[in-house]
Amino acid sequence: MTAHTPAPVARHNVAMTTSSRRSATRQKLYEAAVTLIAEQGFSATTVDEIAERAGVAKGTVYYNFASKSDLFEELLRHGIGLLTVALREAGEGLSGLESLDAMARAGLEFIRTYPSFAQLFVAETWRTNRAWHDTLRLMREETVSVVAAVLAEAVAAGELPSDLDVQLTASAVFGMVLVVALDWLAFQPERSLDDIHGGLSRLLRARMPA
Amino acid sequence: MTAHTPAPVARHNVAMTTSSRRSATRQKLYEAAVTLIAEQGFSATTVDEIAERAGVAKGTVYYNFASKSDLFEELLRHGIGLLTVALREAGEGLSGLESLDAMARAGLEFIRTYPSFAQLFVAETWRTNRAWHDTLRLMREETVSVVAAVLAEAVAAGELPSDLDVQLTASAVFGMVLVVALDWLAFQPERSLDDIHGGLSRLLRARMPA
DNA sequence: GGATTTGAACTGACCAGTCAGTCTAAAAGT
DNA sequence: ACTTTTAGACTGACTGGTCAGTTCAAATCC
Repeated sequence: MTAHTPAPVARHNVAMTTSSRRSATRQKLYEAAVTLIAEQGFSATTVDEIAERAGVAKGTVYYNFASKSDLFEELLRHGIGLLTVALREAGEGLSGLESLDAMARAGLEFIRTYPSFAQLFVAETWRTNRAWHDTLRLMREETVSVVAAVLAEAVAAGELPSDLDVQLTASAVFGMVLVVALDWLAFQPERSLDDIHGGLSRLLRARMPA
Repeated sequence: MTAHTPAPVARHNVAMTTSSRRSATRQKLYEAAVTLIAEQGFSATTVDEIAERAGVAKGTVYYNFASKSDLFEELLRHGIGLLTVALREAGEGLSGLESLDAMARAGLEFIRTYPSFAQLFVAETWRTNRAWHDTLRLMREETVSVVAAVLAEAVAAGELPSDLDVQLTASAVFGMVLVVALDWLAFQPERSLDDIHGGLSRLLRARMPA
């Protein structure tokens, strides 16, 4: 079969009009799905609900994605991509602990902007036996490795002890920021980002003894 | 609804947790449910599966628990109870940072012993709109407050700066231990508890600047 | 002999995925 | 111009299957 696109040759491919419509629909579906799944979990969220929230017919979901799981997996990829880019950009140009600090702030900002995504991320990351599990782990490791790289740099610069367990510390920093951010939004949303970042920053800048 | 324990009065107060036969069954159901739900999530786990894994008939599940949700909620209570007790006991008799350190170790031990429970805990804690959500939050706060109490003590003893944000730091410590432990079990299970605890301990003992 | 468990059948709601058909805008035909 | 064709995007009723929860008589345990 294969569409047999009749080669719309024409002037500068106007085809864009159609595909931008499609990507707008996909975006709406991502947004609907991320909040619903964060609230209820993957299995408890029905495709009908997602479609309704997105203001779209059920069939459209299946026109745009192969399956419910596929929608979810692409959503995951999309979100983690945004996070990794944000962290990398935040750390750029700075060095060592300055960079770590900037990344922590970027992490907080990201979670504040996409709280549902963060919820969904914690909920699914350490889960085993799921179809999208490998995807998620790979992307998570990519993210943590951005932190690890900065720590390694700080060690090289003598800002941190040379025998620091970089891997473990990266996990610790990641977990710290994640849980602090989620608790912040869940329990003390009135506090400002600067406030939270200040508190976190002090912990991050602590000197390792010995 | 409300077990209405038929008070098996009998010799030496068996009144506790009804007959031991029944509580053995409940225990088996807890264990079956916790692993299945950790792997698949609550909605994706069927009662038939739980019964089968526990080596029990489906009818037995409903003889012992009012519903699937009820089983889950009691499971949650049971698990968080164990954790809180373990943390409190670990910190007892020690003071300040020593206590914090011991609690971190107890946390690691708990998660190593009940990894499924830990998975399930992270997956559900920041979730909104669930029936058992309030239960879970209350119990989580109880746990974090054990950490906060120790931090406050350390501040009072001058081991930590007096203007430390105790609440935020408690969240941070909690998240650090949680994520480090989960990553440990998921990615480097061959490392020893002492090893992991050593790495974590150094981070916890870091001195706050200023 | 009462408490507990078994096992199997049943129901009714719910839900992922399908499919035949509609709509629209733009390309092709005349 | 203006009609016809094409195809991408979308629709929603429908299907086949799944599962929580019920029921209960018979078996088993203490």
